[in-house]
This record gives sequence, structure tokens and C-alpha cells, in this order.
Amino acid sequence: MSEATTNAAKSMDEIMALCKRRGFIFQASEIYGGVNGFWDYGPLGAQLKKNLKDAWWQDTVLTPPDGPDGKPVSIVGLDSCIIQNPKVWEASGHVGGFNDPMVDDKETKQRFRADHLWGFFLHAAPDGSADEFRMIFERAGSDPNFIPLFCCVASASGEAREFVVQNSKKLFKQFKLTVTADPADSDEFAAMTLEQNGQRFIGALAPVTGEALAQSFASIPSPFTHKAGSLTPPRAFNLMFRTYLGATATEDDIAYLRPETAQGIFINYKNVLDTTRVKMPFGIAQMGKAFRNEVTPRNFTFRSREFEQMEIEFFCHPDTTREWYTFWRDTRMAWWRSLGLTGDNLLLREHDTDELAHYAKTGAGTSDIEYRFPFTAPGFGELEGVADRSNFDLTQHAEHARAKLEYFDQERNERYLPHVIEPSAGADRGVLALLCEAFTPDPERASKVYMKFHPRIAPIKAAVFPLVNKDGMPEVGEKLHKELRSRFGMVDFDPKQSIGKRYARMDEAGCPYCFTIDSDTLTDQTVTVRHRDTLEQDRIALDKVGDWLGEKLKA
RNA sequence: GCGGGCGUAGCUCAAUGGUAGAGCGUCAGCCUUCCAAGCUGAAUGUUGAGGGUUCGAGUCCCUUCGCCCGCUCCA
Repeated sequence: MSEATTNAAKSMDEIMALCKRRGFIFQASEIYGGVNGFWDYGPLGAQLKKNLKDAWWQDTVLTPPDGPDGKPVSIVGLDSCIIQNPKVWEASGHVGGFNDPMVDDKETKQRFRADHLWGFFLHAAPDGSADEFRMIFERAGSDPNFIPLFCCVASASGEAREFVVQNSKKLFKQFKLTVTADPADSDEFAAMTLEQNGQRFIGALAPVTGEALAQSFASIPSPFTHKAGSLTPPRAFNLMFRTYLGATATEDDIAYLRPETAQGIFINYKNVLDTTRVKMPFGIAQMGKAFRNEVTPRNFTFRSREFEQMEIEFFCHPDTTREWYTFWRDTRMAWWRSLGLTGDNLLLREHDTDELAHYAKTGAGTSDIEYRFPFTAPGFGELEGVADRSNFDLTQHAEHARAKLEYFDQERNERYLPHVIEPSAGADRGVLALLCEAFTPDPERASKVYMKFHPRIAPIKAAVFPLVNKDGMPEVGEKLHKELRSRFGMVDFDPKQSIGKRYARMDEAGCPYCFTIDSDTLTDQTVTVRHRDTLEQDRIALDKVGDWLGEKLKA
């Protein structure tokens, strides 16, 4: 079909059906009813994904383009473990912040641990006994009917008290409260006596605990704006998969499956520096599995709980981050284009400053390379992110590991912690984009659809067909098949059934070239080559097929 | 996490509460000189799973798993 075939018009259901029918992607554990968020690659899918990863390794690690300074870019490879010392994830901010129920303030975009929320409660002053006081304070914070006047975030009552003392003047003025007894005097209940418009109250500080927070978060004031309505319910953000080291499986043995491959690079940064003679600027590249316990895995393989990343951490002098950021952003964009994502389904999008990740608040910026998947159309979904991570990660690891990670630059005669530009791509998302891009409905052909893979990443590179299964044609075909397979990898040989059926099968598999041996082959030593995209046929010499195919498969 | 829809052969779908079927695909054989041709035959199902009602459940009820869509979320 023409260029006009947009991804919005492609059916994701049909793409998924083809993926299963032809053995690209299967649901994991399908015979047991499946498991949400996990997918297995079948024979063609595994080859397709390997071709993608091989192309990435070749083009970024082994033969990257020249850098912005015109010199060859220096990149080395790495393959670090999925499980690391749990302290790695404390340093990176993945533990701590994301293992406890968290509450977001939708207005200020701030997030805090639910159990760190303290509220200042106000109640009509009781006339009675200390028991009555105690009852009120015990209910404050846990009873959904007790809504705090304002909130703060603190991990202990001391901090919370401090906050109230520090801010009391301003806050009490805001709520027209007059303190009639100093808060510091009321140790037992963290309480104080106040007046508002002539009415007496007891003010009390108490943690806002689960039930109250869960039920009345909408009316609880935000600790940042002191206005109600902007808090989300507490939610568990333990997105890391946990496991235990050793057979005893106690809490002391907890370890995590990595949620990103990046940290494996940062913690090996010094080893690489000390052993490989690289010097600034340089990059470390790694591809491998990462795991995130996503709340809502969806959209086929797009958001999976187990996925594979292809990442470069590129280290450079802080003054050069902008040029390297631009270089990698444009280089990575061009790379995806070179694999066949040539149309306007591919988009480069610079992030606005307010959506930057915690590690990228300052610096050259962040951009996404996005693809218009059929399920995101007319919108786009992220394929790769290119971010300036500044020296955030190295700073964290230097502190937590008490390691010296500074680099001494001989040329500049300067010691510094390098900044990092991170192009981080999703291999599975890449495969999915290649599948969606290749999927081309064509009612004119027998298969009704063909996969228009770029020859470089097509899983099956070529097929060899004897036109009929006799008269010496199979023997010629087998010889050619053997030669092509040894040179190019996955090459199909099929002497069975009608030639049309065989072409149709190769169309669905996305095989770009089919070589057919016919009766003329036996006399003039030529074969026909059938082009997948145009259906045209040429005749070429039998002994030139290998070289011809080799040329076609170059990028 | 909430709401809605859907689960029968590899795929697309049939089957009144009463024997689980068809087409396509796959495989084997024959035939076949360039785009899923034809002929003959074969394999393929705990009807997603588990309970319940019933003499009898693919069909009715409950639970659960999975997929799709819309919200929510996406460090």
C-alpha cells in the first residue's frame, strides 16, 4: 500500500494475530492461562529482536559515528548483573522512595510517603478530664471524621513539631488562630490551646494514618498548599521485584531485580576507567533485561514487567554536556530512521522543564524519540529517551559507597565528576515499532498483508524455492540454500506446495527476497529473484546470488 | 486500582440446556513450470481455569485468570 497507510489505520489486533500466527510473539505461560505483563518471543521474533540488538551494538559500540568534535567517539561495552548489592538501589533512589505507599500532590507534583504525613487537628476544647483529652488525640489522625486543619511532611513527631513551631505564626494567622498556650509546653499530646473568633480549641499534631488518609484524602489539606483536594490516595509504588539471596529467605537477605540497566554502568564506571585506558569523553554501553512491577501492563509488549534495555551512559566534562546531548539525540534519531522507521510515525520530542525526571532537573534537557503505535495514535509512545543526568548518579554512588569517583583530566589539568548523557532505548519497544511499521495490509496479494522489514533487520533474509519438486531443481536449491545460510543466517528452503503459497508465507514473515530455481536455471545457470515489496522479478546468475544478497543486506 | 466488553481447533466463527462442528491454515501423498490452483487423506479441543445448579452445561449462576477499550498511573 501507499505512504498513506498511517498507523492509526492499522489494527493492533491484526498485528498481534500475525505475531502469534507466524511465531513472532507469544503470551508467556499461555498454556497456563498466561501471566499479565510478560511475553515470549517465538522463532521469528527472537531473530528479529537479535537483529535489532546486533544492529545497536554494531552501530553504537563498535562503529559509532564521529562526535561533534570530529573525532571518533569512544564507547566500550559492559554486561552487568541483574541482581546487585541492594545499596545500589538505595543510592539511586529506587528503594526508600518507592517501596512504601506514596501520596502525590497533584498541584505541586510533589510526592511523599503516606506515613510521613502529619496533620494539625483542631477540636473544641473539652471541659473534662485528661481521659477526654486522650480520647480526642487518639482519634485524631486515624478517624476519617477528623480532618486536619493543615498538614506537614515529617518522619517523626519531633520534626513535625518543629515545623509547626517554625510556621505557626504564619499558619495561625492564616487560619485566624490565637495561641493561648505555648505549643512547647504541651509535651504529652503534642497539643496546644488556641482561640478562633472567641471559641476555644485544642490543637493537636498527629500522624494521619492509613484509614483516615485512604478514606478522606480528598478533604485532607495538602502539606504543600494547605488546601484540600489535590492529594491522591496512598498507593504502593514498590515497582521493584524482590527476591532473597540464599536459602534462608529472611528480611536481611532481600535483593532486587534491577529496574534499569543504567546503575550497573555507574557502579562499574571506575573499573572501566582503571582498566581500559578510556579518557573523557567516553561512553559505556550495555543491553540487558530490566524488571518493573508495573501496576497496569498494557498495549501488547509496550509496557511489560520484564523488558530489555539498550543503554549508553556517555561521560563528559560538565561544560560539554549540551553538545553531547545534541549529538546523541540526533544520532539516535537517525539510527531509528536507518532501520526503516522513516515516515512521520517517528517523532523527536523535547521535554518541557516541568516533566523532567528528578535526575535531570538541570542541564541540557531530555528528549524522547517517540513512535506512533496503532494503540497510541494519533499520539506517540516512547521508544528511547535521551537525558542529561548531570552528575546525579555518580554523586549518589560516591556518597553512598564512600568512593572516589572523580576523574582527573590531564588535558585540562582539572579534577571533576563527569556529567552523563544517557540515550536509553527499549529493545522490546523497538521490536514492536518495527513490527507495526512493517505491517502492511495489501488486499491484492494472497496473504492480504506483508511485513515490510528493512532487509537488515528482517529475521528471514532470503528463501530458496525450486519451482517444482523434481527435475533436479531441489538439488540446485539445496546447494544454494546451504551457501546462503552459511553467509547470511536465517534463510528458508521450501520445495513443497505451490509457488504462490510459498511466496505468501514469506510475505507474512517479511522475507525480502525469494530465489526460485526453474527449468531455465538448469540450462543457463540463472535464477529469478522475487522482491517482496514490489512483487517484481529479476533474473540473476546463480553464482552471483550470494554477493547480490550481501549488497542488499547492507544498511 | 475502577468501569465496560470478550474468552469454543493455529486463525475466523457455528452449535434451542441434549453426540463439540465448518471454512481457512498446518501436515502427508499425488499433481503442479512463478504468486495461498486441484485431488486424496491426516492431525488438532479437559469449550481459559475452578466451583455450583441440573438427569444432562460450550450454553444458566459464582469465583478466578487472561486479552481488548475507557479512566487512573507510568519514578
